Amino acid sequence: MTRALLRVTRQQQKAETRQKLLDAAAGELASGRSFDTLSLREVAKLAGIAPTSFYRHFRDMDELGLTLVEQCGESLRKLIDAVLHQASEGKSLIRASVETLFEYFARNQGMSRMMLQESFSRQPEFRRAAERLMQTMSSDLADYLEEEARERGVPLGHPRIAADSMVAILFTAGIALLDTPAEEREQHVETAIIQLRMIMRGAEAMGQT
Amino acid sequence: MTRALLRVTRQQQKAETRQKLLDAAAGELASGRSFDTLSLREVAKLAGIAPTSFYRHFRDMDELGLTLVEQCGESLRKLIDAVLHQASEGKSLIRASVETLFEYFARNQGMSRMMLQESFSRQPEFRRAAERLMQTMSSDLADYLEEEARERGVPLGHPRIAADSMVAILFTAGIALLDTPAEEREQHVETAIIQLRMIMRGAEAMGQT
DNA sequence: AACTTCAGCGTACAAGTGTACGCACAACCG
DNA sequence: CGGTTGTGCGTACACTTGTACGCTGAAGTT
Repeated sequence: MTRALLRVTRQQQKAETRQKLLDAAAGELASGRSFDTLSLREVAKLAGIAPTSFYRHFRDMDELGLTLVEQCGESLRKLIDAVLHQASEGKSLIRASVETLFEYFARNQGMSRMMLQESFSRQPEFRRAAERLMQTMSSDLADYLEEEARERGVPLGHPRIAADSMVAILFTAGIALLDTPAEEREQHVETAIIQLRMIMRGAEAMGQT
Repeated sequence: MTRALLRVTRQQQKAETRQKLLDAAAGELASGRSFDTLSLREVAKLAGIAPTSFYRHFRDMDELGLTLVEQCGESLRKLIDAVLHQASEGKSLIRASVETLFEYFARNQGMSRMMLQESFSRQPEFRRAAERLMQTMSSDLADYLEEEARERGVPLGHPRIAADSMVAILFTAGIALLDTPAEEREQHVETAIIQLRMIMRGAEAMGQT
């Protein structure tokens, strides 16, 4: 057994090169490559290791991809959780969500691209992971909306469906954002906010009748 | 010069094998493959021609892909146009649009998958084509909504943004639909309809204030 | 009937792919 | 300290990939 307090150099080293592989892949994705044009050898080379060493970390590229998706999903879940349950500090919830999310997308282009584009394609495993994220987000959002609506005394019609729409809009706009020059992004943010508000108003209207 | 009335066997033949190539690719896409895992050789083999004969029809796979996207875009544009400007015959416009569009997606899985998934990824050319389609659809829809709202005397807030949302929802739901067992599709259709109605109500509400 | 055009084929090759296998050598443990 | 463990490497192999080149034979033209 190793003493936890000292440098656990062995696994630490391993974790490091593992991360190098993930970073290498994410880097390529960030610059617009699609995941399935990435080869094992290429990623290994970018990470600075021999092709065959790749197997010490992942069974194949798909496992690496899945890790990327899950890693991104995890971060996003936490992010949304924070936005929803922390005080929105003056800003409207919608504005805070959009700005936070979009900033994350922009900052983690590699993983985001992976998450966003692969969520609409490829083999089941990838999609499942992405779908799970969207559902979690949607569900959390719906819970929040319902509660908040109850507090305000404004009943919502189909809150879960409204949340689904919102998540869909957020993701669609998120993708578009990645291919937008930085100076036009502000515009996209404002548009997305209007879109979400519109859905909100619609849900309220449907709660009335 | 050839007389138009007789069999123009030469170009006709060519057009036929060209279509075989497109069909072969579309077939693979329909069964869930992603476009950039398709190789020229593979498609050629599926089409029943020699790899090198591929070049008689397309410069490379990307050109074939682009053709596929454009072909699909064309059909979709016409489809939407028909739905919008033809009498909706008793059905609500929203219901008619969703049902028509989703039926098309289901019937042309190959091209649709291509269109939908590649619209969120890959190199510029593909995205441009997909984007153009979405914009056209959105713009047409917005025109229609505005006119219809004027007739009803119910002003819409941000009609173009509303239309964007609707198209985004339609596409997102469309993709999800392709990976849904047939018996659950009805449910998706109904959900999508509610989503669109909700946006509509929201736009109306925003037109009031 | 003689000539031109060109879709499709086969061969060939260089480059890139995933991965099996075995070695080296540092980290680790007793 | 000696023995074990396991990350990383190099070599090797069997494929697959895109594509250059030149031929064939039928379709089309004159």
